[in-house]
Amino acid sequence: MLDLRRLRLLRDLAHLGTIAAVAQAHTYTPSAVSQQLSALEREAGMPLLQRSGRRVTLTPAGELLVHHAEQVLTALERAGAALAAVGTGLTGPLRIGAFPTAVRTLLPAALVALGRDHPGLELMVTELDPAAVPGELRERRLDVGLLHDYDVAPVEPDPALDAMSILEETVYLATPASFTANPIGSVAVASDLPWIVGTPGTLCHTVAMRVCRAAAFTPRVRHHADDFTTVLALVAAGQGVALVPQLAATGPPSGVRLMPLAIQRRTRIAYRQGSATHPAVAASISAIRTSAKAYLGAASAY
Amino acid sequence: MLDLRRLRLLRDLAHLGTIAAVAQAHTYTPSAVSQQLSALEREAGMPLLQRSGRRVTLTPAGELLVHHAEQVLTALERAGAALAAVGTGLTGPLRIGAFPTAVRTLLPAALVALGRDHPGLELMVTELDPAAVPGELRERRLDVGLLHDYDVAPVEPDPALDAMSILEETVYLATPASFTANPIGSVAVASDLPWIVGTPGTLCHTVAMRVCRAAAFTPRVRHHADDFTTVLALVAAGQGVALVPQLAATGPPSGVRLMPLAIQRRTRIAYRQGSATHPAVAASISAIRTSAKAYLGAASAY
DNA sequence: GGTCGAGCATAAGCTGAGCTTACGCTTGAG
DNA sequence: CTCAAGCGTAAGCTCAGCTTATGCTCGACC
Repeated sequence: MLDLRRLRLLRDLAHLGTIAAVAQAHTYTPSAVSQQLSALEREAGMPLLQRSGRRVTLTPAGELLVHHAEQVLTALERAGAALAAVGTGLTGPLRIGAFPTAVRTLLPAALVALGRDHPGLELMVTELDPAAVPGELRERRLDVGLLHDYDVAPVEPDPALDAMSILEETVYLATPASFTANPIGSVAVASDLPWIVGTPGTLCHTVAMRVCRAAAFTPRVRHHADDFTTVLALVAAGQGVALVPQLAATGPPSGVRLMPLAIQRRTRIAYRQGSATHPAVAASISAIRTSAKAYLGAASAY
Repeated sequence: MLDLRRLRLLRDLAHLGTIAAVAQAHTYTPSAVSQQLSALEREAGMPLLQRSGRRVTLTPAGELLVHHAEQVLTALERAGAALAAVGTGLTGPLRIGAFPTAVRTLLPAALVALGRDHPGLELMVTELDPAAVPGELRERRLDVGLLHDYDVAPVEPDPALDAMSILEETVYLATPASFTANPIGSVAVASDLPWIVGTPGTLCHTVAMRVCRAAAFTPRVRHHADDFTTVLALVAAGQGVALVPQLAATGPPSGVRLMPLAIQRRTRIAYRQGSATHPAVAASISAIRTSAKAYLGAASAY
């Protein structure tokens, strides 16, 4: 019988790429992970890993087993959710992860509602980049987390997670109030201005670069900033222009002008596959969706 | 994370009824099982068992978890089957369980075909009562097993197993050749004769009693015998009458007359849920179905 | 009603699986 | 070329999983 902990390690190796990263995620040593995966190979009766330089990669059999491991872990998550539903499912920790703008705008009302309706829940919020949400959910350090992507830069769904749409936002070009241009709904109007974009490697950075390139220019990047409050302050100070999603653009500082673009940012709430029926997960989804609906108006939240 | 071995123990407790029986099935002591199930309760965070006299029964939460445990174990079985399919799936042990008549009539040709087509398989046949097949499959002591029931005494499917029909047989009333009666196709013609039925508790015994009672008489049981070769020999010796399925009635000894009844026996080949795609399981199903078809003619095997 | 064995739970003891530490090899980034 | 990243193997340590020991309750049977 294939061991669950070993299946999890193999699954995580597929996501994280190295035994050392898996070890870190589990607070184990690399040696422990190496030995457990070797034991899994013996259980399976075939090689699941192959040496590739100083790393390991999965054999086709290993990749197949990862897929099946997800099914097993999903079934197990369902078992846990079902138990919680018949027990005292609305008590104990509920760990929510969200990006900074959402923590500031959506979560306060949701937390108030959850605390009022389910006083037994121990609510914990972690502010983190959406890129980190899948790993934290997978390692069970979060129960739900907010993800987003853009229609111009879609992010592939993670097989270990399910997600539910909570928000679709218009992306704006934020310009200093002193900037006057023909409002044509394209970033091309700012092609010769300095830009404020996200840290390289973040989705916000990728999107800004991709949108400008689609408008046939390379942006002159003056500043990098990830928090939109900061971004808008820099815009107001005349430091440049930036792409700003609607949630962050609500109630902008004076000195900023917003021009809507034909670009959408889509926010989802994600949770481990199989955990949708967990009462606490269901309650947090409901509360956050309600909060998003109220925050932006009914038209934006499906 | 719920532990798989503990989930199996809980699942088996649901089937076997006592901790002692589960311990025996796993070659553990009752104390080990008791302690592991207590640990599972702590993992689950709620009672799964309740004391009931000197036994334990499952709480509603325990029963729910058993259901989910089956799903998890099925997913795991699928993982194993998928691995076998990409590896050398047609080598190693293939353990087949069947009732005596099937071992004598169906299995020889199937074994010959399997041995010829897949010489790497290590074929092992165990003769056992169909009532024992589910437990043996569940505990992984068999890979496939033959089950049967009768249309007048259907057996409920086991949630841990899948099955495939291989045979439908007519049941005959076997009488001594010296017995002359109006062939009306009912056991009522033998209501005042002595009967040879199966051991009490077996399905054959249940069926004989039920069929006679439906014909408004209680059979005068003279002999109990489970093997149909023995039953037919007793009938030939004038010791009484018996119900005999087609498979066993093929080529009866001289001195026996067979009258077809409107009763069917249905034989299936069973395997653990999720293991249908295991190459060895699939090969054995195919070989045994082919053998059954050949043995009784195409009309009897669907 | 009494007896005795079935069935279970708890505590203590033993063993080996799962992890860490130590070490050494290969690779690849700079 | 150097050095750190990454991994695998061996030895050592710890504790989870099992057995043994014990005792309690129940229920079958006389």
